[in-house]
Amino acid sequence: MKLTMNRLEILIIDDEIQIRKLLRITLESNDYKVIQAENAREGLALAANHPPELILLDIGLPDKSGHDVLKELRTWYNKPIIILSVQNSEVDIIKALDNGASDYLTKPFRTGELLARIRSSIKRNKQSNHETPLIFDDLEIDLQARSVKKNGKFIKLTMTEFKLLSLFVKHEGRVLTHQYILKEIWGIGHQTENQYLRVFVAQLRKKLENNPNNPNHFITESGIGYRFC
Amino acid sequence: MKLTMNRLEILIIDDEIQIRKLLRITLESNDYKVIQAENAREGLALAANHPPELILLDIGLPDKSGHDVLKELRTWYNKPIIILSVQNSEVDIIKALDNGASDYLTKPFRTGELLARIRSSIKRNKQSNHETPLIFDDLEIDLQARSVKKNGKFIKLTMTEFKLLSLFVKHEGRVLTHQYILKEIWGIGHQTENQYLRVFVAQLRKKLENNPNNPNHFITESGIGYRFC
DNA sequence: TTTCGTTTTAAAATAATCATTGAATACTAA
DNA sequence: TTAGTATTCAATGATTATTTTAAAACGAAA
Repeated sequence: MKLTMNRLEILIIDDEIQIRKLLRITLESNDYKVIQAENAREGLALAANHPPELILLDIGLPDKSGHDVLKELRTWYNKPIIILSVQNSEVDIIKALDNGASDYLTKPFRTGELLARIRSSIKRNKQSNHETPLIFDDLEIDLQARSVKKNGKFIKLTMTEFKLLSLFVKHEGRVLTHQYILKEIWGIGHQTENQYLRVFVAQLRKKLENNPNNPNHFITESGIGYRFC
Repeated sequence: MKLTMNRLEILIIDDEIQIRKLLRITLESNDYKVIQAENAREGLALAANHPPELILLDIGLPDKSGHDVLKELRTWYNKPIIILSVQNSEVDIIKALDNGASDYLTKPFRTGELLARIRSSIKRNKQSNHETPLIFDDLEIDLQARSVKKNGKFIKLTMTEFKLLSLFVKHEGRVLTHQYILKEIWGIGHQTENQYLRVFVAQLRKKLENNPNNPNHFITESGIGYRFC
């Protein structure tokens, strides 16, 4: 029971029940804690509510392409995501890796290899992530835990607000153009809707600035975009 | 425009000359710089003398097992090492990954996939990627981040001010004629409106010079144009 | 010194962009 | 379904940037 506390949590997003079962048995017998989702919506919600140490993501989900799920996760989640797929096409593999997948395994996979790749991914992620939480004066931001504190008090952010904040934090000190931000948060095709951005920046300021009228962290660069410091 | 200086270096350790050739052509045509070794001893020496951004390591080397090379490298080298091998046995894969390989590909591999895995590994490894800003005495200018500091403090520049500063910085030390600057910033057809230029140079001086009346960086070349030092 | 072309400085008018608000719509969880 | 929340959208005034105008200062040459 004591051991349960230390178990690393892995989220499985896959619609095939047999695969989920196999994975769960394999992982649990190797001391991981397993949570599961059988479609994209459920998977994204689970990941957001309780971010796991690693995600195993199937590409062929019923409600949404795994590629899209991957992209969406990567707007804020930076722990390993390993893709599992029956697809062995090069295009798919390249797409997934370029979208931020940590690894790509084709089904059927060998469980020993999967476990080794899981270990490897987690280890490498540990090495490169010794920087949480981030602190900016009165703000304390933990992207992995998806939590934000202002003067020690938790602040509730909506999905979009958090994505936006993540983007800012990841590019601290740099000016991000409206175009870029809109593309990253709202996707291609919304690059002219500066108004959305203004509304959400206003909301972040209201929640996170001590004096929203005279912002300290969310600096507007008129005619260009915004910068976070 | 890709500069040779920026090319990432990849070390290939493989005894098969055909593979080396194929890899070299593939990698070089994708803007990597390639160095090669045909056995373990040579590979270790090369890696030590001139640490590359990534290592492609064959498991079946003539003088030493690739597994041992991997272990040895990992005692000090913490950039990505991707294993290439004709061996597709699970034991080998697990061993390599547990010894710190970033990835494992079996020969024959698909070049597109290899390139994607290289990109992915390098991206994940990059955590401390500080791009150095340009420094001119008390000014610190980062064109990429679009940020300017004077004596360590952020200075806000408008669009036009920044464009003008960029132009100056890109041609540091050279005299730029009014005509040229006007064409670059305001476009063709505004080449007679010297007044715009005067106003904006004045603004840059006010914001960036310690003593705007006696400018240090923005030098006027009367009758010709301006020069930035 | 005076003159002339140029540059600096200041301040206005104009144009563009931004913040704020609230209502309409979409979404989510009970 | 309904209540509650999140997002989109449009209208408004406020702010900021750019252009334009004008006057003062400068420096070289007569």
